[in-house]
Amino acid sequence: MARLTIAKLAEAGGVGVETVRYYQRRGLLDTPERPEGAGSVRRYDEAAVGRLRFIRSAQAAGFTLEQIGELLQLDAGHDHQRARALAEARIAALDAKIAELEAARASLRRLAGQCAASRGPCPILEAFG
Amino acid sequence: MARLTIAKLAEAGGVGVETVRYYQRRGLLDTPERPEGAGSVRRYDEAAVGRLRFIRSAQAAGFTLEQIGELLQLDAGHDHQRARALAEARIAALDAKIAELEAARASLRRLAGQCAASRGPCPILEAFG
DNA sequence: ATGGGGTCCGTACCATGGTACGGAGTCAAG
DNA sequence: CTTGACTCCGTACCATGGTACGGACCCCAT
Repeated sequence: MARLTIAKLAEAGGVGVETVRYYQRRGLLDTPERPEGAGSVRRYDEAAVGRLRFIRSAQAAGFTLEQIGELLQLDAGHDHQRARALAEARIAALDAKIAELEAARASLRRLAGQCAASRGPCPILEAFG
Repeated sequence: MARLTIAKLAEAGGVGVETVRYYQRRGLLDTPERPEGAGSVRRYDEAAVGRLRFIRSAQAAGFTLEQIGELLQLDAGHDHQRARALAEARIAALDAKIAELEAARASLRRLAGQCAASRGPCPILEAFG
């Protein structure tokens, strides 16, 4: 069990040290006790790396930090139902967002084509009226 | 040429009054002169509605307000090339974002399926380790 | 044992896109 | 001509997800 410093933990998770501290403040990562004996430096183990990576993955899936906080709570409670509901809700949101971006993309693609062909006023600029 | 008050303009554009003022502060919409004679209220015409809708459309296409500011500048300068370059760049960014969201979606969909089937630890929560 | 880098912690600041508030002035209907 | 709604303007505040800073402390190698 590696006894990582915060800098190593951050590196393993692909984030900055300040980000780790921020996640701690947000309650997403716990802050380990300082080792026994007067004053020392906090150490992190592989489980912390796991939680950090979990946060990054969930973030990539579009969960907000607040929602990720809930997912981390569920992890303790083994609440399948709720986790699944959150996943389904996220999928629906993702579908909506994807559709929106595809519509915007199609629109822009069409306009860019017209722009190349036209020699009057720019259709891109006209279209968004 | 309708002589709209700011509230009517905002309504026509589907935004709040404060948002219109915010766009004015950002330089995206100009602030008309107050009518002649001492003290009055500013009035807006259809062109303002058009610009407001332009902003909303461009925003839906994922442009930031700053980029929209540039697009509005181009509108004056008739700079096709630049407008087209901005559109192409945005399409590329949209493609990247869409791919990312689709990957996240596929991953979540798979996990949600496993979650429904499993009775051990929740795969959704496990997977993001 | 000393110097340079890392840690700790609080607090402040950043970008983005708004939203809210307060007080003074203005407009329009009754 | 009053009253209630709306406008104007500056300034402050909000959420989100960080990033930066400064002083004190700690730890390890030389």
